[in-house]
Amino acid sequence: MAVFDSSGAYTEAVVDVVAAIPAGCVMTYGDVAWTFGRPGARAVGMVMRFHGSGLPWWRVVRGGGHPPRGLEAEARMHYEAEGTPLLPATTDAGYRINLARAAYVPA
DNA sequence: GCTCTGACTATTC
DNA sequence: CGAATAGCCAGAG
Repeated sequence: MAVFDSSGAYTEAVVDVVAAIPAGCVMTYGDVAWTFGRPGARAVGMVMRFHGSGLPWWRVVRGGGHPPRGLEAEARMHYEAEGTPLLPATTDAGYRINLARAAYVPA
């Protein structure tokens, strides 16, 4: 279901925003969705799942700075490689992103 | 036009 | 902190 092959305007918008996130910065699904005025945090995640092959999906995180489900290890590798500020946590992969420093706010 | 699913979010226990 | 529940949107069948 929900193949997301750039067939919808929503998908294009998500891809455009995510692709614009600079290295070392991150945005929450909600923020990405809000950027083009469409609160669809879940839909954003679906777009990432399909386009993740060609997008910096690790720069898009959940509300509390948690990485995507099942990709915590993969995401963490990218964060450290790009210098994304992380914080210790007792949940998920044992870490979470420091939104206070990595939060990216598009103009 | 209704139904199902999903890399989400917020609230509550 | 952690697990469970409900509400959210978009797109395919």
